[in-house]
Amino acid sequence: MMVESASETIRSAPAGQNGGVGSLSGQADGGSGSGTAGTAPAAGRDGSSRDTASGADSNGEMSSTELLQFQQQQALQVARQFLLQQASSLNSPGNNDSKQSASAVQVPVSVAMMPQQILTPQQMQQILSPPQLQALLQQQQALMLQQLQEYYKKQQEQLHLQILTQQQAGKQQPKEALGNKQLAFQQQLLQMQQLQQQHLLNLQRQGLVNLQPSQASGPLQALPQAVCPTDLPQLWKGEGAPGQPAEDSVRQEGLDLASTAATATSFASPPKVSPPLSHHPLPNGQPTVLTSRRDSSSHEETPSSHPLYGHGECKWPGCETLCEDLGQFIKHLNTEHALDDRSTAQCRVQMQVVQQLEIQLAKESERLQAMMAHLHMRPSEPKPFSQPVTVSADPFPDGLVHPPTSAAAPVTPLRPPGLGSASLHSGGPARRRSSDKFCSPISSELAQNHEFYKNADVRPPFTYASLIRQAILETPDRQLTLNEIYNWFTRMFAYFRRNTATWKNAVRHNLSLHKCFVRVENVKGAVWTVDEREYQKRRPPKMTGSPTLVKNMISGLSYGALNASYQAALAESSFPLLSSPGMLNPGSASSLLPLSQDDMGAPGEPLPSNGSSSPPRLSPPQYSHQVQVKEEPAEAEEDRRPGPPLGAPNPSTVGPPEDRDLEEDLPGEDMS
DNA sequence: TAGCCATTAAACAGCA
DNA sequence: GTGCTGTTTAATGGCT
Repeated sequence: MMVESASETIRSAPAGQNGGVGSLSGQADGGSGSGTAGTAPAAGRDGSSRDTASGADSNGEMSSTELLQFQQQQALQVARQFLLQQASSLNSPGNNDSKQSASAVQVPVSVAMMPQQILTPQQMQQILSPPQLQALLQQQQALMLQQLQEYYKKQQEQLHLQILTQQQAGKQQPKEALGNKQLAFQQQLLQMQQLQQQHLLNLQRQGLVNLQPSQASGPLQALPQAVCPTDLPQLWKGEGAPGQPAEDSVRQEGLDLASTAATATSFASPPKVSPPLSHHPLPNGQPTVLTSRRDSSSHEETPSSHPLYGHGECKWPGCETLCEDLGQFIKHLNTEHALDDRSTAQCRVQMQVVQQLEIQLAKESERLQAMMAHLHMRPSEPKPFSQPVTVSADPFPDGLVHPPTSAAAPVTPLRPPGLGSASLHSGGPARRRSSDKFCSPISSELAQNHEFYKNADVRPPFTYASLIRQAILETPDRQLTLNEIYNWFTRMFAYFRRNTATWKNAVRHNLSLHKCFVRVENVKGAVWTVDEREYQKRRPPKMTGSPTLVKNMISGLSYGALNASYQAALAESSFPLLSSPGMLNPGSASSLLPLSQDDMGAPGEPLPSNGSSSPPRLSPPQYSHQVQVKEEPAEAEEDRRPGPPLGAPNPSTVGPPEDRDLEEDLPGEDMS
């Protein structure tokens, strides 16, 4: 049962995941995002069905292997979610990496099986440090592969013994008895077939195999040796009508079965591949075969639930014969799909497929390891924060240890040990927002994955506000026109080269909505600047109303006493000074807030001080330059405190009169 | 459950 | 009239 619950949780993760990636992804991810909410429950049922399936197995040996199978499934599920998260930053249609990142065994089985603390991949990442995660993944990967191999080997041996027994018995027993035995055997074959199918489907869900008819050119085809399951239907059908020998066609495929001949010679389950799968895919991409798995064990009770029988037709690959009921189907199965050369050949093909997939799985796992190492293990690299991407702004005068930079794999270094992972801020689905705030500093992330975002059609895991700010801060004068912001988006992110209407509108919306973005006019016309103070005010929203927390955050910052997440958040906020251990002045954060290095040094800046003449929503003093505000009378002094702390640009000038963000309740006292 | 936040969509107005 | 820019509102979903 715990497996089941874990399964449900894991399977429901996509909703969150989609929420995370999808939230930013919007239309781009709409496909998966829209479906996930609805599919989550179904997926949960799916998981339970598989659970019962194993339990219903009458074969004692099978039940143990079924358990193993379950573990594999669970691991694969977690892996899938995990990889989806990874893929949120890696995935793109044109990106080879994304296709190949879908390896399954990256996820710790043990973690996946955790009974109480059901972990999402993100949570796993948060709990484990990158090295730990890496090690765990490798370990589990090896374990899983080993388990898979052992499992199939076991199955094959078992079937081998049975068929030998049956063949011997068949010589002596009357035909009727033989028929019964054969039926039972066939059902056992089907069970194994189901198990193998499970594996295959898991791989499919990983993205290793794509059964979508429209995507016939799935990743597997890229494999030199892999047998693409999408080709299997043709392969089956290519054999001609049922009953026609398949050996030839199999041989023509050039499949070398020698490696498996020892165990696969005459048995192995008949593959049940693409045809049934493509016919009845579930919303979540899982073929109905998955759900029918439970049926496979109970099809005696429920007539229409034979794994090879669905929707009134035989689902034997390439068959699709209509059968009114299960009885007729069984009859059909025994006559048309009896144990013969053809079925054997089909089994061989399927085994070959599985083998290839396993090989590919290992390969892809290795690739993923490398990718993860690249994305997560960067700390080893000297990370000068004079990042190429970051022109002048937002350098992290580091002293801070920047968290791993994978947007898709936010890491929350510190976490209360006993805390349920799910209860943490970013414990749930990797909402971009979360990663944005608590994990990866955007500039760091961008610097490290600049090329990736540039080329991969992956939505960046940052809020629009963060991106806009980053765009602005990257410019020498820290101001951009709207069009320049657009250009920055498209230049920096392949993702934003499409859906322009959506994200441009969002950009405009964000510019208008957040008062941290100040519109000013200069010679170029209207430009947008960032009011760091305002921006920072909205940064730690979680701490709103908890001045103590804010204080702690600030004071602990860079002293290692505080959650590194906050450090990351602050770093991301480009508080150079705050981020700098040496410069940090606990308790006087506000003094640091508005200024960036360059700004502080800019003498000529006509800080639109003190509101009197200060433009309304303008004035991030630090960025104001010679610009003059174009709109709104300087009416509001707001409720600012009189004394701008520490050289801080006059905060009073910052606020727009109308308060787009309503952050006035911000713990100003603490900040000043 | 309510509130907050981010995103998306849309309507509208001003301007070139 | 068209397109861009900017503002605003509403709906939605995730998170706390």
